[in-house]
Amino acid sequence: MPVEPMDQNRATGRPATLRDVAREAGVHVSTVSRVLNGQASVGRITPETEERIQQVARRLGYRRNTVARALRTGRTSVVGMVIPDVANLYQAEITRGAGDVLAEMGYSFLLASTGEDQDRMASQVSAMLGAQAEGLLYGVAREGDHVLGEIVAAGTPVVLFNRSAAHPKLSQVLPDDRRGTALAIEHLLSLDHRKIVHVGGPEDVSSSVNRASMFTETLSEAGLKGEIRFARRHTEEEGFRLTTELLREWPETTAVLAANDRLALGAIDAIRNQGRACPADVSVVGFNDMPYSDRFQPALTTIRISQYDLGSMAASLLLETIADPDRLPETKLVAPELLVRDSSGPRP
Amino acid sequence: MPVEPMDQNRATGRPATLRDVAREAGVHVSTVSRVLNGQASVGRITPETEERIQQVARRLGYRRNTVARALRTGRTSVVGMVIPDVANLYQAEITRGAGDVLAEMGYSFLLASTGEDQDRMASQVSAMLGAQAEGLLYGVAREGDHVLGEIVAAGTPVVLFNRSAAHPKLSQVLPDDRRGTALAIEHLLSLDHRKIVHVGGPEDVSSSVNRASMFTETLSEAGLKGEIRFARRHTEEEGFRLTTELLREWPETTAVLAANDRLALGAIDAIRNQGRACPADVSVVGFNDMPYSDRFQPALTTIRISQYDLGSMAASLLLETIADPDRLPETKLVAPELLVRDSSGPRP
DNA sequence: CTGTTAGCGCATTCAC
DNA sequence: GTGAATGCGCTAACAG
Repeated sequence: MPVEPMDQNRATGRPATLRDVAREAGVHVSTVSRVLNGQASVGRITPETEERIQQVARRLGYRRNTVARALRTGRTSVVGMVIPDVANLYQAEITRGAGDVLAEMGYSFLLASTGEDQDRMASQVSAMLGAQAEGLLYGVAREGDHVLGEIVAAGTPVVLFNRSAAHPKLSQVLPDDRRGTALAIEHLLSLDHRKIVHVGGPEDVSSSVNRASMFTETLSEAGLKGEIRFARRHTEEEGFRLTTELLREWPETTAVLAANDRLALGAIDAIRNQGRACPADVSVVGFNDMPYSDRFQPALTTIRISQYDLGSMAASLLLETIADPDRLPETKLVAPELLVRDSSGPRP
Repeated sequence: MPVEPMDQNRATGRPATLRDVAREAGVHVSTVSRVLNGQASVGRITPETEERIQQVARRLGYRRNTVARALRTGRTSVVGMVIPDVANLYQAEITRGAGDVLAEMGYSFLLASTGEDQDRMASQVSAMLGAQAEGLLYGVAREGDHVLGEIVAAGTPVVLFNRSAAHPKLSQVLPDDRRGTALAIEHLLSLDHRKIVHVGGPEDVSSSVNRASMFTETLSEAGLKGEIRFARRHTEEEGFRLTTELLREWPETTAVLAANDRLALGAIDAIRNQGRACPADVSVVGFNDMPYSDRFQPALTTIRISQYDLGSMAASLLLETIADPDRLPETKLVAPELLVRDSSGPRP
């Protein structure tokens, strides 16, 4: 008779349940439950019984059915995470940070990467709520977002990350856009640039708005006027298109601040496409320091936001909120850092 | 009295259940269940009753509890996906491909990105099995992998992707390593290179082994002998370290084939670090065409594997296997393509 | 020290 | 055309 572990109940061919273990061990189901949940001491189970149960469980390859447990306890140990695009370097790094914290705390996570498709996002979020996710990490907030309202109405804890929404009751983890933008502009001013333009992100995304308004403010304090164009998406193509337009309209431009690194890459393409050089003729500063931005040609001067930290902070905040739903909402800012590399230089 | 939708049962403050809807609508729970599952016609419910139930459900903000449903039906509509690192460009793109297919088919997915930590991986996989994931996408197979055995023993359908394992009963979606390597070597031979070295990936990963053995075979057919070093991980640092060693030992080397693009980046660093130029003195060919490899300096010549396709094929295969557990296992190869860019050139 | 009981929310078979 | 009854697998309150 084989005594090696096996995951299948021999009679039914299905996974072993508590009842199977109980029957084999000659005890009641609840006794097995207690032992397997480490409550043997609470239930004052004899060491012999405990040992026997453990052995039977191992022999039958028992594995707790967390679906059944969740139905009973109301806790799933699952959270949902919603991002625009896993394949985006910046977001992937955030996901890694969040995933590490969640795994550490015994949580699994459902990932939805929905692009900019609102319907698809709504249905995936709905699936997460239906799956009784204990909380949501929400990285796709936009102005006029209606999905967010649904989450809040469902009473599910949520932490916004990366992008904010005007909702005072929610915790958020965001890049410090104002400070970051100031760092970038100060850098360009110190290089004696006088005509600086901005390639902004989508206008309904909080970071884009914050970076753009700070861009204008900081320049006007220096007595300068900045020009801005807003992209429809955070892509290289959009960066190319807008920079081309800006350089046509203001040929005296010697510096471009982009709202993120992908837009910055497109800006560099556009500069070259017009027969100018970066940074010799036009400097470019990006935002985020996404992976490999030091390896592009030229290496990108950028405002670094620790994406890993952003993700792990958001996850921690969510877990705290789950543990204590009365916790006051909090907004945490991730400090930016200026990284001077090769795409920025003195005014020609 | 408010009639707008709300997700909370007013009495308990908890989400509305079938029972709440049934009570409000003055019908039995099972009737509601039938209507909300589109079985109204099967149960021959009157249109009036159906309409009333639908309205009440909407008014109470009813949302199906998929945990309870899963316990009852045995189907969770969840699959698990295990990858070494979300923040790796190559894997993120695979994840996107898989995620799109899964979302399309109404599945959610639990993501585990576990690094190379076997214990952490084992516990996350165990959590997925406990959560009754209907199937697993497994991208971390290694020689001597013990977690895989556990999955198979649990009877959970699994599709290996990217990395293979010697397990005849499993479906897999893999890059065509042999064909890809042949393409790379043919390219280098056509450029008249005679001394070619290979920076291999970890030796317990199938792709590394396949690429390395094909490297040796193809070269020996041309009457040449290739030299190989195996990395411990797929990182730039390892590429740098091994290339440095290889160039020291065989200074006559004029071409490096790397087992992936990250190793190739490290190789280029090493070449420069020795005062040589790429591709003028030493050519480099990578593998995968990870995002942005066309933007590095120099733009990387590489063997492109469609990562998105690989992910979506794996997901499709998994869903087919879930639908039909008796489906015969199948191995699908993703066709490679040579992309000649700037990191390879004629022998100096 | 352990067993009994009840029920989480849902789908489904059977009954009328 | 609809209701009643059952149980998925588990935990927890209570009983003894």
